[in-house]
Amino acid sequence: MSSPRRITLKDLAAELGVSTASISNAFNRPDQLSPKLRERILSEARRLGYTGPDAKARSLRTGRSRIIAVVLAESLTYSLNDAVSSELLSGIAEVLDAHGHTLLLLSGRQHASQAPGSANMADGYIVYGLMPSLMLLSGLPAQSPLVAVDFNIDDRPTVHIDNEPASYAIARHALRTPSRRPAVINLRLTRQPCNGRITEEHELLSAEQTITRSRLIGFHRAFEEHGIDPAQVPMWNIEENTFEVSAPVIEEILDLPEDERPDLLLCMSDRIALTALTLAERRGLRVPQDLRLTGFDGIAEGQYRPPRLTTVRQDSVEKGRIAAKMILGLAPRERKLLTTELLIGESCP
Amino acid sequence: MSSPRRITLKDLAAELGVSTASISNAFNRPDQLSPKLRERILSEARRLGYTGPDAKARSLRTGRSRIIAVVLAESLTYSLNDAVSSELLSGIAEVLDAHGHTLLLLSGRQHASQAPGSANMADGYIVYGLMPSLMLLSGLPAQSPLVAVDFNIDDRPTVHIDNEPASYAIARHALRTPSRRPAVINLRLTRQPCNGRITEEHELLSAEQTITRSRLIGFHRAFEEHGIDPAQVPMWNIEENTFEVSAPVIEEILDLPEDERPDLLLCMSDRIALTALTLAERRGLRVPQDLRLTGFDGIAEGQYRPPRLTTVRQDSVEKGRIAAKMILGLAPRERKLLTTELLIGESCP
DNA sequence: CTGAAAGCGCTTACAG
DNA sequence: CTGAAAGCGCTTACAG
Repeated sequence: MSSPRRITLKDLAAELGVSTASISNAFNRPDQLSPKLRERILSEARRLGYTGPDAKARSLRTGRSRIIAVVLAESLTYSLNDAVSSELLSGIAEVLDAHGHTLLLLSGRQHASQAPGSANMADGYIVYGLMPSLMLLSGLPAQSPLVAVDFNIDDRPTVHIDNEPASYAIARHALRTPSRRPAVINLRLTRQPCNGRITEEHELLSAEQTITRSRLIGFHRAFEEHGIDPAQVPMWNIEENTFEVSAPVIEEILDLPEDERPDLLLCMSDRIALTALTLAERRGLRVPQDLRLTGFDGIAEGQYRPPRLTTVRQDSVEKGRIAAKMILGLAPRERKLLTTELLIGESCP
Repeated sequence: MSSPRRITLKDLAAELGVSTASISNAFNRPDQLSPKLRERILSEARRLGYTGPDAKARSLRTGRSRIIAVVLAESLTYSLNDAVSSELLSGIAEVLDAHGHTLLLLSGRQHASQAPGSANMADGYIVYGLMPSLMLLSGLPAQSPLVAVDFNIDDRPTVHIDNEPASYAIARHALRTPSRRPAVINLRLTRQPCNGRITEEHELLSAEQTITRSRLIGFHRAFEEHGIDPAQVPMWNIEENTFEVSAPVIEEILDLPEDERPDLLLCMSDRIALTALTLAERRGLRVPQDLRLTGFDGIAEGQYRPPRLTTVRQDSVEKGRIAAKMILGLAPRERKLLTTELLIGESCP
């Protein structure tokens, strides 16, 4: 209550009449001093309210902070509420936790404009999501380990899933039941923001820049195999993977006259597919009789209630675990590709 | 590529023939040097690959890290995937972001056993959830600001919602339609873990220790008003607010013979109510005709598809925002009470 | 507007 | 097993 300032390791050493090295060793290297001395130090420390070496000083001295930063392309708000990215984060957190590290969340968006922040305190960086600005990356200490998840960045280590084959597989499954008017709902596929129908005007991002493009390529391969010209398949784009942002686009699709309205919607995410499901049901459309739907991700919410989504299940938790292990040097720093699983629900039997 | 080590502020000063103070000022206090010199420093820094002052050194020197830690009672994995706590986190993140701070996630569980970690690096602590061990709290620097959310800790500032009146209100609404066999599904209410029916053997936590108890008190008040003896209302308890953990308990309830099976379930969370909804529908029970359900929280998932949950909506995002503002000194450090809203859905009209 | 110097609190070879 | 001493990279009064 009345302590004028926090007690330091040096104060404690003076108080006990031992060297600062012994205090430090008592907390960090028990084998470097006698158990008796260590016990005395620890109990005196408790008594005097010294809770251990200051992390700020230690990190400066040792050069390591035991903090790993996750740089999120989306806002923190979005990332924390989205099922897929929060699973990624929990996989990361699980591994960091188990190895005495903690997780610092950085938003890619805020980052660029930021005054010098705490970003360069981290021992390593996991960068998640599409197209982080180069500014952002150049702001990070060049020599720190960095792992990219779901996109490529130079020749850095990455963790990916098999987007193209997985999308091919789900589209092939869907097209086994003939579809007269298939359509695709993309996610962040266009260079310029577009929350609506994609036209020839729109420039699409490359497969290097976004996983969505790889997924579209898989869909197209399946279309061609079934004698459908991909260029004739209408496409829409969604700017953010939320109910709120995707709902108006989906309403636009469902508003089409019945002979133009798609009977099969291949969606780039479960969130989009679930939004389509909700809105279709509200209008009295039956899924799958009137409209078949596929998703991507395999989030729990899509599997709780019938009709369960036909989707591609990816293990985002494992993706996070692997990225964290790479950063900590517990897994080889390479380009890792995870496989996915086709999940067949009632939304597209 | 071949730089032997990272360039420091001192190196840069030597290179440019200016003092270290000017370099520091160029990055931190533009008004302390001429624009011309500042420009020269910044451009040389870029050229030599100096990305700005090292955060570890700065935080030691200034005593501030611009990091705020959130200490979560649950595991990080749970907290990141639960709708309510991730909303809280996003409210916190939003405010921190806007004020140049970053978010460090600490798990209360891991924390106690931890070797000296990076925990005491933070400038402040937001502690969320029930009954953190005292060990945990004593490990935090005593003089740092601390805000507790959803429980009380000594006379520290807190952010709460009006649990008792809100629960009273929803129970009163539910009991307007007569119920022959009401029941309550609690969450972490017992001192000893109990995932199943609560009997007289079980000791309940106090309202100081868990918000669940406050909610139960509200339910009981409504029961009494409707001439129902609270002691006659069967109660179950759930240990973790997830589908997996609550499902077996709910199956146990639904397995009861028809003349014992509750016709009204007052649940302590939407997650529990949604699990009950899913499992009831799987058995062909109709909600609300055969079984009425109420939740608590007002998460989005409960409102997407019919029957929407009758529930109490709490603004977890706002709770997070306020806690963050208190920590940053942008809001008075007091005991803040947020109000909630009764949401009437089809699960209990 | 600029520079010289102290010191934030610790850890770690190193010598004894 | 213990202690004296250097120094991690910065910021900030302070003097000029």
